[in-house]
Amino acid sequence: MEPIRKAALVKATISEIGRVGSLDVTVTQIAKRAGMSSALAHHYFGSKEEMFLAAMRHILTLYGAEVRGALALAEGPQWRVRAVLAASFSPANFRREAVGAWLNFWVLAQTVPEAKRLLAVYQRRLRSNLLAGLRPLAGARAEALADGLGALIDGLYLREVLKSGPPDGAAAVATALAYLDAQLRIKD
Amino acid sequence: MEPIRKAALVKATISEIGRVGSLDVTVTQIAKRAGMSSALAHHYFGSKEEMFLAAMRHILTLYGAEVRGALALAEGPQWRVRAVLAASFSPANFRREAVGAWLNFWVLAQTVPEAKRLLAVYQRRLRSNLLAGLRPLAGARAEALADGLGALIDGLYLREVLKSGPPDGAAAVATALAYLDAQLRIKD
DNA sequence: TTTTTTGTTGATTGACGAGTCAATAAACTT
DNA sequence: AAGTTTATTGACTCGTCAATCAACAAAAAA
Repeated sequence: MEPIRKAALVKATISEIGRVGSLDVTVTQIAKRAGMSSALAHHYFGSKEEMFLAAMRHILTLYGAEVRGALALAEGPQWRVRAVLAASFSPANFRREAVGAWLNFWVLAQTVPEAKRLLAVYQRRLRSNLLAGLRPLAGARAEALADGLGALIDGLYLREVLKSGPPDGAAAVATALAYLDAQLRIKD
Repeated sequence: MEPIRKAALVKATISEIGRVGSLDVTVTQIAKRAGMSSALAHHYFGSKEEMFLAAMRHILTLYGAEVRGALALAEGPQWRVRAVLAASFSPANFRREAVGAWLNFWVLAQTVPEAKRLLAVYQRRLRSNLLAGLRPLAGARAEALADGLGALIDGLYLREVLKSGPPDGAAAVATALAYLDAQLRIKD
C-alpha cells in the first residue's frame, strides 16, 4: 500500500497546489483528493513539508526523464539544444498545474534548504545539458549563452503563470529558438 | 498620521516578505516592524490583503519612476532600450528584498485578481517601453523581440532568488544586452 | 490459531493568527 | 469648555490547521 498511497499523495499535492495557486493547501485537502484521511497522509509522510518535497522531486524526475528521452533521439549539437527546449515546453511540463506548482516551489526554496538544493540540481542539469549542445556551436561563448537561455526558459514559465487561455508551448519554443538562432549567427 | 503610518506599514510589509521569503507573514510581525500594534495596522488597511496590494503598488511605482527617469535621459532608440534594462537591474530594484517580494507577488497574482491586474499593468508598460525603442531598430520583429526580452528580464529576476551572494545587476544587464545585440545584428 | 505487523481513521490537542471591540487618550472644532 | 473626530492599544473571539493518539480492522507471520 505504501508506494500506492505515497504516489497518490504526491499527485494530489501537485494538483492542489496548482488549483489553489499557492502553498496554502491543507493536508486535509490533499488527503481528501488522494482519497484518504489526513491522518494517513501524516502517517506516510510525517509532515506536510515532506509532501511538498516529494512532489517537487516528482516533477523534477518527470522533467528529467522527458529531457533524457528527447536527448536520446537528438542527432548533433543543434538538435540537442532543441531537444531540451522541446522537453521544457512539452504539454506534460508546460501545463498550468505544473507551472503553478513550479512557481510555488521557487517560493519554497527561499525558506526550505532541501527545496533550494533540488532547484539548484535542476538548474545545474539544465545548464550542463544546454552546454553540451552549445559548446560545439558557440565555443567560448557557450557558457554565457547557456545562462541566458536558462534564464529565458524560466522567464517564459513565469509569464505562463499570468497568462489566461491555454498554454502555448510552441510559442515559447519559438521565442527561445529566436534567441538561440540570433546568437548562433554571430561568428567569433 | 495616516499617510505616515501607511507608508511605514508598506515598507515593513516588503521587508518582512523579503525576510521570511513568503507571504506567510503575520500582521503582528509587520506591525511590530513598523512600530505599532497589529490593531492599528488593521485600522488603516482593513485587511492583510490590502497591505500586500499596497506594497505591490509601491514597488511598481518605484520601478516605474526609475524607468521614467532613465528614459528621460536616453537619446535615441538604442539608448531607450538600454535605459529600461539599466533601471530594471538597478541596485534599488534588483536587491534581494525587492526580488523576493516580487516573486511572492507573482504567487499572489494567481489568486488575487487585483494583484494579477497590477502585474499585467507592469508587463504592458514594460512591453510598450521596450517596443518604443525597438521598433525603429528592428521593425516588424520588434514585437517578438520585446516579448523575448521581457521574459528574459523576468527570468533573470527569478534566478536571482536562488543565488547566494550579493546581487549582480551588471551581469544581468550584460546577459540581456547580449540577447539584444545578437538580435539587432540580423537585418530583415 | 495466536501474534505481529501494516493499514486506517475519528477525535483531540495545542498553537497560532486575522480581524473586532471597547476603552483611553490626544488633537482639533465650534 | 464641551463636543467631535482621530490615534492607539490590550484583550478577546472565532476559526483553522498540523500533528498526535487511541482504537479498530485486516493481512501476514509464527
